Amino acid sequence: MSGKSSAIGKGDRLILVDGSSFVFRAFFQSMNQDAKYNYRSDGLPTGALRMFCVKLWQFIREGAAGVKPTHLAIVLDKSEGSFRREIYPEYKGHRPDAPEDLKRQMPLMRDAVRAFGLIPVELERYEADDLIAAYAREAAAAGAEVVIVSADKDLMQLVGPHVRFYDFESGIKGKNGYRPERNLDVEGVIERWGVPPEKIADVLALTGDTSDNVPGVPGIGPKTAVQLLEQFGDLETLLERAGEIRQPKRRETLIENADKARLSRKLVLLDEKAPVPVPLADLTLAEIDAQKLIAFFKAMEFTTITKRVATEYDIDLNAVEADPELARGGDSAGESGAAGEVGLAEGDPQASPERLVKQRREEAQGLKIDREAYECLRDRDSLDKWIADAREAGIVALDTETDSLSAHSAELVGISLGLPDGRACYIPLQHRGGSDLFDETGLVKGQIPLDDALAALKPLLEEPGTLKIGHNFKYDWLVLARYGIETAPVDDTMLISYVLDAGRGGHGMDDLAERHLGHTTIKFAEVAGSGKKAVSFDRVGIEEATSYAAEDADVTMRLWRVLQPRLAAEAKMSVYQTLERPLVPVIACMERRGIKVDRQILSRLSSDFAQTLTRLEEEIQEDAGERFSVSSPRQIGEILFGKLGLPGGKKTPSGQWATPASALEELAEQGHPLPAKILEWRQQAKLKSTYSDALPNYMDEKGRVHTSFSLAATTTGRLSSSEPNLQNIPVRTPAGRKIRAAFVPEKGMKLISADYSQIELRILAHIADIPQLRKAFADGIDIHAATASEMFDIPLAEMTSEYRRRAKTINFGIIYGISAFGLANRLGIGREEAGAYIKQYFERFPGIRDYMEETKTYCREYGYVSTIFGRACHYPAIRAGNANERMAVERQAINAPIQGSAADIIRRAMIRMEDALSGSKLHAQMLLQVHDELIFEVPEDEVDQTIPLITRIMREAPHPALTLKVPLEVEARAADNWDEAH
DNA sequence: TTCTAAGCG
DNA sequence: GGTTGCCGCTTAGAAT
Repeated sequence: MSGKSSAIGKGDRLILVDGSSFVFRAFFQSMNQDAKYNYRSDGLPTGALRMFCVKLWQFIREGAAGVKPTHLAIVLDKSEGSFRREIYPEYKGHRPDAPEDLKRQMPLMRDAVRAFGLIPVELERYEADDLIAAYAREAAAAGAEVVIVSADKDLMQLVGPHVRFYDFESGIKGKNGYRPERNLDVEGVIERWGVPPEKIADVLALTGDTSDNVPGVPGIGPKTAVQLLEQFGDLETLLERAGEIRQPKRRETLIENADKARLSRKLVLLDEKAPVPVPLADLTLAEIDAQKLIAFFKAMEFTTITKRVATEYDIDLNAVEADPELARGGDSAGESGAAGEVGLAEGDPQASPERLVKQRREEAQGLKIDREAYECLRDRDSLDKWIADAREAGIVALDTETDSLSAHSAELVGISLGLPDGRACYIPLQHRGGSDLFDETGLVKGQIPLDDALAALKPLLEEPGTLKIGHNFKYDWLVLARYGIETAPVDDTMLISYVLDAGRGGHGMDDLAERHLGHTTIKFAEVAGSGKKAVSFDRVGIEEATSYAAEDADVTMRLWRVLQPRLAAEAKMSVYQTLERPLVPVIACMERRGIKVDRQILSRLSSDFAQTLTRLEEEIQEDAGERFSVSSPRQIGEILFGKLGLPGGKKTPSGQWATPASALEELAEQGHPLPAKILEWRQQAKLKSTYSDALPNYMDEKGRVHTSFSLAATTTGRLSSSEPNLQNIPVRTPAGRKIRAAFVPEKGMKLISADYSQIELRILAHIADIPQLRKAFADGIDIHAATASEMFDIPLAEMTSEYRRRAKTINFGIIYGISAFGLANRLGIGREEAGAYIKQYFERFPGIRDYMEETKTYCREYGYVSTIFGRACHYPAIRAGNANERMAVERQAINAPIQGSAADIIRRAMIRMEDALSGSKLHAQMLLQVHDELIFEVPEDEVDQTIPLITRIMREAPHPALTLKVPLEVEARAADNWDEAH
C-alpha cells in the first residue's frame, strides 16, 4: 500500500487506534459472548482477536465516531521499557498481568493488522501514546480530521479542534452503570476534566495516576488540582508561587513535592516529537486484499466476519483456503512462533475437526512407544537444547516426580518433558539412593543442580507462547508453585478426558493410555515397589526412573494429541475452557491455603466421645446379654434379629442381616432400647474415628488442614474432596456440629459461609419450566410450602408443618428420580399412599413428568445427558438388559442434569471469585467448596464489604452465558467458626 | 479387596 | 411373578 502514498491534508480523515487498549477492550467484549466463539479448535484463545478484527473492519468500512477514514494506523507498544522507565523506574510498576487468555493471543494481533493490509506501527523506547500524539499533531496541523480510538484517558490530552477521542463501550459495566467516555471533543474534555486538553498533564501531575503508578502530590485529588490550576494558570506557575497558597497543609505538601509533580508531568505528558517509524502518507487506506484477509480469518476459524467480508467483496468462501502462514504469531524467527500453529493438522489447513480426530487416533495407534529412546538429561547443555526444542515446538508435556504423594509437602525429585514428535526426557534433580553413586550431601552424582535446572525451565514454563500439557496438573502446579514457578498456559489431559468422557471410565493416565493408545504404562508400584518394600521416588535408580517418568510425559503428549481435537469436534470446547481449565489454579490455591482447625477442641471431643462409647458399649452388652463387637454390623444383626428375634429384619445382598440406621430407628420407635443405643454408639464412633481422631493427623505446623479436591471424580461435574474429605464435616446433629465448630479462622479474621439456597430445585424449575415453581421462587415463597399447597390444596396461610415436610421429601425424591417405594420408605407411609402422592404431584406439575420422560428417552437414544452449560454425563448402561439396573441408571440420568448444572454454576462462581475479590481490593480467601457452599477466610474489618460481593458473584454466576428462569438466592454469614457461619 | 454403615450436599 | 428400589461422593472398620 505504500505505493499509493500521498501526503495527508485537508479533507483527509485519520483514525489512530491505540492497539493495546483496543485489544483489551476487545478481549472483555469477547468475554460476554459464548465461550465457543472464543477459542479455535486447537484451544488457542481467539476471542479478543475476533472482536479486534470485527471492530477494525467496522472502522475501515464505516468509520469511528462518525468519521470515515482515509488513513488509519494501529499503534502498538513495542516493549515494556519506554523512556519513562528510564526517568522513573517504577512507571507502570505494579500493573496486574493481562489475563492468560489475552496474553496468548497478543502475538497474533500484528498478523491481524497485516492481514488487513495495514502496517503495525511501533517504536522501541516509545509508548503507543507518544506515536499517536506525534501523528495526531502532524495530521491536525495539515488540516486533516483525527479520531483517536483508545480507552486510555491520558490520550484525551491530544483532543483539539481537529482531534476527537473515541472509546467504544467496554463489555463490562462498572458500578452504578458507569460507562467509559466516548466520542469527546474539546467541550467534552472540559466537561470530563474541568480543564482544556492541554492542561490534563498538569492535572495528572498533581493527582498522580495509580494505574500507571505516577506518584503526583499526596493529598491532592482532581477537584483540588483543577481549582489550583484555575487559580494559578498552569503547573509551573503554581509550583513557583506555591508559597501563596492559603491552606498551610496544602502549601507545605506542594512545596515539598514540587519535584515529584514535575517528574509526574514528564511521565504523563505525551511526546509529540516522537520520531514516527512510518510516515503519515503510508497510512493511507488502500483497497483491502480480501482474499488474504479471508485466508487469515479462516486460519483463525472466524465465521461471521469471514462471511461478511466474502459478501462485501463477492468472493466464494469455499474457494479461499485458510493460510496458517498468515497467523504465525510474532514477526521474527524465534519469537513464540508456534502460538498460531499449536495442534493444527500439519500441512493440512483444510482439516476438519472430525478428520483431525481420526488422523490423530490412527497416528497414535501406529506410533510405537519406545522407552529405550528416552533421554536422561544430566547437564545444562542437553537441558538447554531440550528447552529450545520445546520452545520451537510451542508445546511441551510436563510431569513432576516427587518424594511423596502430598503436593503440599512433596519435594521435587525430577521433571520429565515430552514433545509432539514422540521424544521424551527425564531430568533427575534430587535422587538420593538406589544403586547409583552419591556424594557427601546424599545426592546421586550426575544431576543438574536443582536451582540451575529450575532457573532454566522457569521462563519456558511461564511463557504464554508455549503451551504446557499435564495430566492432573493441579498436583504439578502446586509442587512447582512451591519452587516459585507459576506454570501457564496449561492444558490438562485428565480434564479434557473428563469433559469428553465423564461416565465412560476412569480418567487416570493408565486408564487413558490403555483406552486411547492401546499402551500399557509402567506402574508406579513396578519402579517404587509396593507394600512394605515401597520406597519414595528419590530412592529409585535414575535409569529406571527415566523410563517411568519420561513415559508419563510421552503418554501425556500422545493423549493430548488424541483427545484435544475431540473438544472442537464434539462441541465441548466451551465446557473445557470455561468450566475446567481455569479452575485448576483456583482449586490449587484453595488447597494450598488450607483451613485452620482447633486441635484442642478436637482432642477434648475425642475424650468425650471415648467416654460415651465405653458407657454405651457396657449398656449394649448388658442388654444383649453377651460381649460382642458393637462395631460389627454382622454381629449386631445376629444379636438383634437372631438371638433376640426382633421383627422386620432384612438381609443385605450378601445374605447377612442388614442393620442400617433406618431399620434400627424403626425398632427403636417400637420401644426396643438396644437399637437406640446402637444408633447412638455408631454416631459417636463415627464422629470420633473419622473426625476428631483423624483430622489432627492432617494438620500442618500452622494448624491448617489441606484437603485435596478432585476435579474429575464424579460423573456429574461435582468436585470431590479427600485426604481428608472436608465436604462431609458433620452438621446434622448437635454432637456433630461440635466437630464443625473446630474449624476456625486465623486471629483477626472471620469465616464466611455462603450457600445457594435450593439451587437444585431452582434448576429443576428452570429446566422443566414449571410455572408454579418459577412463580414461587420469583416471589420468594417457601418452596416446600408452596409445593404442599399446590399438591394438597391447602392455602399457604393454613399450611401445617407435617404437609410441608411431606412436600419437602417429595421434592427431594423428584430430584433423585422418585419411586413409590423409596418415597414410602422415606415418609414412613404405605406404598399406595406414596404412589398416590406421586400421581398427584405429576398431575399438578406435568412438566416434571415430561422432563423425566424426555430425559430418559434422550439418554436411551444418545447414551448421555447434558447440563444447562453443555457438560455431558454418559450412561452407557442405560441400555442394560437387567430391568433393575436400567431403572437405576434412568434415575441417575434424571438427576445428572440437575446436580451437574448446579455444579457448573458454582464452578463459574469460583472461577470469577478471585478476580472479583482482588479487583475490589478485598483480602478474602476462598478455602473450601461443599457443592452448594463456599467457605472464605476474611479480615474482620472487611466482612461487611465482602459478603455482598461474594453473594453477587454467586448469584450472577450463570451470566452471561445463560439467564435462568428463576432467581438464584445466596445466604452468607460470618462467624468465628464454621458451625456458626453455616 | 469388598462390604456395610455413616458422614455430607 | 418376585425383587428392588432416591442422586452424588469418601472414610472407617470388619470380614474376606
